[in-house]
Amino acid sequence: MGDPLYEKIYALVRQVPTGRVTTYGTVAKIVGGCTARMVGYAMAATPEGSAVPWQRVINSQGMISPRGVGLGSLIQRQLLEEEGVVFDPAGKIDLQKFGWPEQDSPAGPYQEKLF
DNA sequence: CCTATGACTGGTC
DNA sequence: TGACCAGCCATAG
Repeated sequence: MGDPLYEKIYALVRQVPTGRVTTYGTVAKIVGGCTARMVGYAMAATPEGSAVPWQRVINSQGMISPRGVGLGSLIQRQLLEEEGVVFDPAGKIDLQKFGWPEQDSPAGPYQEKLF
């Protein structure tokens, strides 16, 4: 917790509303001064006990990055589905719809999930 | 200090 | 559509 950069990344991820997802590149761009790789590393370094919804951070392809081995990706997918995120048959997320920050104000059913 | 590696990205083949 | 390469920077050994 000595790096403001990490704190900024975590703070930003925490601001991602339920039912929404963002990409590493987006986070890196908003935070500034860091790259997507750094964000990914920061997420990897995020302990489970933290209040950071790391599962809402995915890659630019709208897919869950395979975490080496293990069921981590499956858990991530389950968490997102529980939040209302819809996965394509290919296991991809429609960033046009669930991407954050949203480019539009669809006022969809996810807004009810806020709070 | 140097090398290897990784939850990424974009472009090329 | 899928595989490969180079750039990116922090962390670990």
